[in-house]
Amino acid sequence: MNLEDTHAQVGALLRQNGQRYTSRRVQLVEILVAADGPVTIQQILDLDKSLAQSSAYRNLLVLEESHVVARVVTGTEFAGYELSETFTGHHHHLICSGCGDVTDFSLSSAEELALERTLQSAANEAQFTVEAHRLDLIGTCRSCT
Amino acid sequence: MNLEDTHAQVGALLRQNGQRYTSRRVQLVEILVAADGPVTIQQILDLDKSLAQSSAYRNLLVLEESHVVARVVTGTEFAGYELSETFTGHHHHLICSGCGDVTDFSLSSAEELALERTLQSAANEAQFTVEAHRLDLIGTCRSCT
DNA sequence: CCAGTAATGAGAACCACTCTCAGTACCGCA
DNA sequence: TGCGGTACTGAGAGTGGTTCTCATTACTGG
Repeated sequence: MNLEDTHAQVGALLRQNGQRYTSRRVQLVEILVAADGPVTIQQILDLDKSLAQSSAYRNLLVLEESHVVARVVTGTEFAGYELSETFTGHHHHLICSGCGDVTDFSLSSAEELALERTLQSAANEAQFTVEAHRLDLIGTCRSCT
Repeated sequence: MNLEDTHAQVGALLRQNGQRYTSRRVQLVEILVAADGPVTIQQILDLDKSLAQSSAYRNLLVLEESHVVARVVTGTEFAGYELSETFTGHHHHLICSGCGDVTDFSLSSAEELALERTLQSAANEAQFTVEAHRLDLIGTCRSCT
C-alpha cells in the first residue's frame, strides 16, 4: 500500500471512531510506516522531539482503538507499536535477545495455511475459539552474531 | 514428572547456581506445579498470604535465573510465571481475550517438527539464529463463549 | 465568525516492579 | 553443640514506564 492510500485509510478508520486525523497523528503514522518492525515510545520521542510524551501515548491509544496500530509486547521490556496487519499484512517477529531489536518476517501463504489448520484443530480440542495467533522467533540477529 | 522428582531437580538447579531451596521457594514451586498455565504475582500473593511481595518477586527472579521458572508476558497486563519447559515440556498458550486467562496446549511432535522446519528456513533467509519460538493463540475460552 | 467540542502539552499521579536494610535462618566447621 | 559467616526474608521506600488531569489551543459544523 502506498503512502497516500495509507493516510486515506487511516483517516477513514479514525473517522469511523469519531476521531480526527490530526497532524500529530499523521506524524506518528509516518514514523511507523518508515519502520520495518515495532517502534518503542522512546524511539518515537527521539525521532520527533516536539511531541509530548503524553500525546504520544494518548494518540497511540486512539490509533490502537481505531485498529490503525497494534501494540506489541516482545519481552519484559517496553511496549512497541506498529501499523496493524491491515496495512502491513500478516507477519511475525524476529526478536533478538542480544540487542532487543525486533524485525518482521512472513511465512508463505501455504505455510501459513498449514499452521492455521494445525492450530485450529488444537484449539478445537480445548474448545477455544481462535481469533488470532502470535508467532515470534527468539534468537540472535545478523549484527549480533 | 512427579512432585518428588520435581523438587529434587529444582533443588539441584538452584544449588548449581549457589542458591538454597528454602521453604519459601518450595511453596512457590508447589503453587506453579498446581497451575495449568502461567500464574501472576497477584494470584501467588493471594494464595499465600504470608509471603511478602518483595520476596515473591525476588524468589521468582532467582528461580528464573536458575531456569526453574519462566516469565511469561502475555499481553499489556502483568507478567506471569510458570515452570520452565524442563518440567512442563514444550508447549504454547491459549490466551482468552475475554477473561485474560492463559492455559497451556501442545502440538503433536510431528506438527511441532514441521513448524520448526518452516521457521528455520524463514530464519535462514533473514540470517537470524533461532534459539526458541513462541506461539500463542488469542481468542475466547470455553467459559467466556 | 462563533460557539462547542476535540486535541495538545506539561506535569502530577499511578502502579507494577525493584532496591535497601535491619533482622532472621541456615550451613560449614571445629 | 556452639559459633561465625553468609544467604534469605519482610517491610517499606524508590524507580520508571504509563496514564490521568487540566488549562490552553485548534478544529468543525452551523
